[in-house]
Parts: sequence; structure tokens; C-alpha cells
Amino acid sequence: MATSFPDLIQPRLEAALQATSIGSELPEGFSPAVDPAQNKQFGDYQTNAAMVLAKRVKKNPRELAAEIVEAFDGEGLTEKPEIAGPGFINFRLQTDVLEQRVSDLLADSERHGVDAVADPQTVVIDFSAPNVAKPMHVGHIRSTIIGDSLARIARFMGHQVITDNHIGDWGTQFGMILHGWKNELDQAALEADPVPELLRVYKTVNQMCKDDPELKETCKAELVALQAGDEENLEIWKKCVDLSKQGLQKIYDKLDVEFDHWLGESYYNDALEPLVKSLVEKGIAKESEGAMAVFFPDHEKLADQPPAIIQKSDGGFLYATTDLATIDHRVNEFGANSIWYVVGAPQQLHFDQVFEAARMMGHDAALEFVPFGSILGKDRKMYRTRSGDTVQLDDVLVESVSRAKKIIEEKNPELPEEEKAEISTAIGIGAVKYAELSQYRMTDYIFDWDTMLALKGNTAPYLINAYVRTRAIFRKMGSDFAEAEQISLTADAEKALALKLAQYAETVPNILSDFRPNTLATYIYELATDYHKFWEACPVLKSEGATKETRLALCELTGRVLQHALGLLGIKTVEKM
RNA sequence: GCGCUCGUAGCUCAGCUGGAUAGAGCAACGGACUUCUAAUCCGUAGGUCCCGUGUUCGAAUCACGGCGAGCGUGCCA
Repeated sequence: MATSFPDLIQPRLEAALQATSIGSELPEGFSPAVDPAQNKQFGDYQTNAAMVLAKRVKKNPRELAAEIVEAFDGEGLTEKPEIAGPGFINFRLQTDVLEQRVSDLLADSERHGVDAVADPQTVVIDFSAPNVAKPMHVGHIRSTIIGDSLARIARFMGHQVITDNHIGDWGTQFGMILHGWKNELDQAALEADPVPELLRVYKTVNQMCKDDPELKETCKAELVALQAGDEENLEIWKKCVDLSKQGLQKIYDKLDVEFDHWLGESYYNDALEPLVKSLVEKGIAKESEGAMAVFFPDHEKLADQPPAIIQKSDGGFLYATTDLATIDHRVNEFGANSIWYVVGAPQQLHFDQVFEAARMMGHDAALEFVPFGSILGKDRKMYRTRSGDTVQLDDVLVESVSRAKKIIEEKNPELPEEEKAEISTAIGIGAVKYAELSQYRMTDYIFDWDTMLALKGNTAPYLINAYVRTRAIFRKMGSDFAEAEQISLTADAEKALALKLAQYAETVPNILSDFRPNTLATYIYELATDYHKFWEACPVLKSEGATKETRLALCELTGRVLQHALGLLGIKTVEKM
């Protein structure tokens, strides 16, 4: 397994540091950072170690850099390093090292140079989590797509990943749904397409409740009956949940998203009362204004915030209670070392409180809140339809695929219908996902069809097109890539592409450090760009000998990495477009 | 009031642990197709990184204080 270039340079740099005049006074545990050069003119990699150290030992950074360069052994790895600017040390890889790396990558069609983590964790990822009896709207896009991508990446990195769809299948909305089911339901519509009918019923009752306080009480009574175990209501509830799950599954199928578990809120019903009891016994929770609450007097931030309420004065439980019971289950039954919550940023306080309460209960699993910003319309307000409704996720997907189809009809009308359908699905769904994942998750996202489905720039169609072009070469050639006996990098575009391919190994392991799939998106875009440049500058099939073998190898590797990296984002590639 | 997040080109956004002249795309303008898919590439233009102070050899990045926007703030999730 090949090691990334920074990991190869770093130990040699450390050895060089030891050999300098300050070798004996290096700070404990100091490890010099080796980063890709920002600008090609500076070489391939750089370190600022001389400047960092010069500060601590009060030496001139450039003089120290000179010592380091003198002591640095680049044998079989880099050219002699150069000093630049205030004391940067720039490294340039030897061409034959890069050539060897291309060969190594050709042999590594599973991992593409990326090492798995040394300490695999059992990670539960909590994402999507829609409410039952309400279709998913655009607000669920981010959680679903980001969560799925993180799951794919974590699995590839060697973690034991468990995905859990914590659906909202138990809550106050069921009061209205029960009443609606009994009084407003259109049986024929339900049989034809259950989910929209459930939504219609819910909306109708919700609207009626707004100006009818009496009805509101009726609904509440239905809810209480349900919670008390009323048989009729339980049966209706169960039916609603089943129908909704079927509807949700259709969307997940379109998105190619899978869950290992669907443990919704109702799954934890029986655990809530004992949990509260135990928290009270341990002195973690106490009675306050008629409710049971957890206070955080010793916590710097939470001390000034309201407490977390885990049982209402009427005896009912809240989502903080359920979330704590869920942590118990995930730790005790799934053996989770780590739980990631991909949930909107407004819930920051809630998770701060739940995590702190879990810590007080004795849990030491790493609990990570992975927040994201809102989806806005062009007017910078919550994205809604013209009539003011929330936009349904399925409508977005349908629209995106149909727009992609239209473009294919224009560009490539001679393709068979079946292929057109497959391509427009891949591009349409891919465009929605990529628009989401290419942006830093905390940035409020402005939903715009034209940006999302644009053919140029940092978009899914551009990236998929780069992949298609790698395949076009082999299709034209009439056979798949066989093997390359001799790799010989000469053109600048070849070297730049080879280096970028090698840097996949540096990019992927970093994504999870701050849960930023967008750093992978940036990499894919740069790779596609480097490939397109190579494509313009370096004819493949017309070249000969080692040059042809090398270029075919670069096409093959680019295709593999593009496909794999897009796969980590949950985006499919196609062979033609 | 308190807390969280954000503020970078006309527009949409990158820029993670401080590093060299702040980068892309879109839109604008100018070029390149008897060619392996032009769904591409090359070039031009575009900036008080919200403001101020501080730490540092070095700040879009860190600290503090402002300004502006969004969200959350005891019994919805």
C-alpha cells in the first residue's frame, strides 16, 4: 500500500531537523506540517517548519531553512528543496517517483491509494429522520444527502457504520391525524396514493384546528387515547406509519440511500419512564415548575440557558427524553463509540443539552452534532412554492430529472430511450446531491435550478462528463485498459494530473475531521479540471509507445477515481451522456 | 437580555487546524472545433475579505469590542 507523499516527506524532514543546530532543542512532539504547494511555481509540496521553529528558538527563519535544506535527504523522493519567501521550504517530487506512484495506483483498484484508519470505530449515523404522515420536503434534502455521504465515506475509511433513520413516528401530530383519519379520510384516494392523502388529511385538520379550539381538544383526546393504548387508535397509527414508510422508501430508492435501522421515536416509548426515574434517582434531573428538568449549573454555556425538560407537567415526555433513551440503546445494543447527528443548525442548544446530560449519565461515546444551514429561495427566505407551501423533495427530484432529460434530448437525440432515461436520472439526481455537497454545510443554501443543472462550472454534469470522456477513449480504442509496462511523464498536464490522482490519498482521510464532504467535492472538481486540461493538451490515441501507455493509464486512473469519489458522495456515473 | 451561526468579486460560493501576489464558477468581453464527446479549453476584466483594536516575523483565518443578517431561547420536534 502506497503512503501519501506528505507522509513520506515528513519523516525525512524530521530527520533533517534533528541534524540542524537546533536539533537538540526541538519542542516536544513537534511535527512539521507538509502541505500541497498553493501555486505550481513553488513545486509540489511545502513546509513552513522553518518559520514556526525560528519563532520559538529566536533564529532567522531563512538561515534555519538553509540548514534544514542542507540536511534534508531527498534521495529517491524529491529534488533538492528550495527556500522561498520568508522561509518556506518547497519540495518537488522526482519524476520517476510520480511515475512509480502511477504504477502503484494502477495496481490498487480497490482503495486508490487511500489507507483505512488505524483505529476503526463503531459509528451510528443519525440522519434524514422525516416525520411520518408528512412527505419529505426540501428541508430533508440536506440531512439525507449529507448523512448518506458521511456514511459512505466512514465505511470506506474502515469504520463500522450503522445508519439509523430516527423517524418521527410518535408525537402530537398524531392527534390530528387520528381525528382526520376517522372523519376526513377519502378511502379511494388513500388506496390510490396513500401519502398525499395522509398529508391532505393532516393539513385539513391542522387548518380547522386553527380557528376551532374545541376541535383542538378533540384531537388532543385522540392523542391521549393513543398513548394510553386505545386499540382502534393504535391500529390506525400503525397503518399510518406503514403507509408512510412505503412512501419514504420510494424516495430513498430514487436517492439510492439505505438505512440499517428505522428505529423511530415510538421504539423508545417504554424506555422513557424508567429513564426519567433513573435520572431523578441519580440526582441528574429534578422537579421544576411541575416538570422534570435537567439543569447544567456547572456548564460554562448551558448554565445561563433554560434547562432541558425531560417530562412535562402533564406527565408526557419530550424529544430530549427520547434522544437520551436512543443514546442508551445505541451505546448498549449497537456498541457505538461514536454517534453523529446530521440535523439542522437551529437544534444546537438541544444537542448541547442532550450531549451534556448523556455525559452526566456516564456515557463516554463521542457525540457529534453535524449541523447544517437552511435552504432559501432566491429571495433569501425559506424556500417555498408560489402558494406558500413547503417544497416537496420528490417534486424537486422529478423536476431535476426532467430538466436533465430535456438537455440530453438536445445534445444527444440519437441515444436509445432507455439510455436517455438512465442518464437523465443519474444527472438529475446527481445534480441535486452535488449542489448540496459541494457547499460548506453551514452556509445557507440558495436553491436555484439554473446553478444546479448548469452544464459548466462546478456541477454534477461537468464532473460526470469528465468521467464519460475517460470512457470515450477506451470505447473508441475498442478495448478496456489492459496494463502499462512503462510509465513516462513528460508533459506538464500529465504530471499535474498524476499528482492530483495521488492526492486522493490525502484528501479522503481529512473529510471526516470536520465532516466536510465539500472538501471532497473540491477535489473532484480539480481532478476533473486537470483531466479536461490534459485532454486538450495531450492526444491519447494518436500518441505512441510509452507516451500512449502513460496517457491511457492516466485516463484509466482518472476514470476510476472520479467514479469512486463521486460514489462517496452518492452520485452515479454513466458511460455516455 | 443570553446563546448559536453567518458576513469574501455584480451574483452563487471555496479558502479545515494562522503562511507567499485572497481563489473558482456564473454573468460580461475576446479567442480555439475537417480532433479521443466544444456538456470542453485558453485569455481579459472584476476585491477597503463588514468595521476597529490586539496577538504574531506573518491575520480572510486566532482573541476582544462594535455593526448587520438569520436562527434558538422552560413543558412542539
